[in-house]
Amino acid sequence: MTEKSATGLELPVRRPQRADARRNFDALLDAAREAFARNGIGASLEDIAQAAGVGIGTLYRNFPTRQALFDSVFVGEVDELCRSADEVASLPPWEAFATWLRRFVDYIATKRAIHEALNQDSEMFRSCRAALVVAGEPLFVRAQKAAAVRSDAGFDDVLRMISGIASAAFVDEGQRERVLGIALDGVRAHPRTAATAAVTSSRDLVSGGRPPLLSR
Amino acid sequence: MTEKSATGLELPVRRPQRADARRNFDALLDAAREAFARNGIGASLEDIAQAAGVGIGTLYRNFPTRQALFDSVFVGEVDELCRSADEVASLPPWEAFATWLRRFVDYIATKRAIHEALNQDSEMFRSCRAALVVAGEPLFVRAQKAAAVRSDAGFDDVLRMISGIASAAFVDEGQRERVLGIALDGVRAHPRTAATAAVTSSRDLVSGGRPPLLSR
DNA sequence: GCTAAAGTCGAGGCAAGCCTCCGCTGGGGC
DNA sequence: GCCCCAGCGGAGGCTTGCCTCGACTTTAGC
Repeated sequence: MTEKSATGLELPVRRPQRADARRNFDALLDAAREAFARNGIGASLEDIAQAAGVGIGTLYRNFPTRQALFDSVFVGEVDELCRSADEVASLPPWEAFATWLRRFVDYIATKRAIHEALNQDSEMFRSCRAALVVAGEPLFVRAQKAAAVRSDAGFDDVLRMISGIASAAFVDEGQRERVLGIALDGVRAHPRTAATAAVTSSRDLVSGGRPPLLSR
Repeated sequence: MTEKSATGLELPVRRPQRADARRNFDALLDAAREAFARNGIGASLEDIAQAAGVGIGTLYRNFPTRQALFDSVFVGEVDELCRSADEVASLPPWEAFATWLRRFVDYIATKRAIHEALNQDSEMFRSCRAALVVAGEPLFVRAQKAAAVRSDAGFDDVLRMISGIASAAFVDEGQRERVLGIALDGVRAHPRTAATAAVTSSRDLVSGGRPPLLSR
């Protein structure tokens, strides 16, 4: 975490030198991860400091801005997610992709902050999106080449669809799984791909009009 | 809006008697709709009063709590959505259902507050969910009976899926449409329904385990 | 017109959260 | 063991938003 992460992102914070300070630094990161997960990006910094057993001044010493703190937490989370893409690489194309997506969902479902972040627009968030694309897109492309994924969908499309679903409220885990299964069936290649076009104005489902990944 | 809405919900506020007061009441409702749409449930009441050209005291006179104000706005919005279910009833089963869902998406996509509300748990929100179910479920059931919708999906499943997608950020309208099309393809009945089950633990996609609508 | 009832308004008290500042403390190099 | 400076912490000033209250204004019925 000190200077570079596996995502290749520079962080604006440095892990301190002294042992006691390093303990505090780590405690703050833990408390922040917890708080951001539960309360979203707006979690109270004062509460985070308290949860870490540390004064508010110490929080600010280590993370001069809320953004710096959030970025540090966030990069760690995204890192973890990216790494899990390697673990599934040996599965058959569709299974690899679907399994990764399911991890993605499990991972962000309970973390309000990650979803908020994915929908935001800032340097750091763009970088994290980019890291996710680097990790996940090969799985997607492989599945698409194996004709397991419909050809008129882009990786970015699927990622956004899944992240929307992941962040919605569900009655229980079973429902989330069921809904995810439905959505993934839509992603799979099958003969009736253009069936819904009947109700859509004709421009909607034609392939090729897809905007570049990560634009905006 | 005064006492009963088309959703059958009682509102805790009364439209005032005097002409000037009624003007203020309506201005507040408009300003609030606007503010909730843009900033979500947490929009500043002081700003809303100002936007309505009215003192903060007047806001509180008409809507004693933030909840009262929000409910009044929200019920109006949901009402409108419910009414639109009638307009599509004459289309063929699938088209009727899909068209309504698309309206649903168009409607809530830009309204943060509605999505937040749909994920909340309170008397009013439950009532509004219920109103939406009353309006939309017949369309769903009809499509399912016509074998246009897979049999292992519930209306609540689809509603939550769609509302998640609607609230996600997209690059542009085209992407939203495209993603919605993908998701709806998953909802349609087709022979390979259980295809993704391979990667899912066996309990996940079996039908019949669906919990009651609106529970929790 | 008059007047009572209805309605308006915003100052101000309160709470929560942000962030700075500076006197104090104790870790660790010598 | 000493000492110095990295690090600590929390009081306090600031901002933002909530909500109340009571002195004032306007409407509408007569």
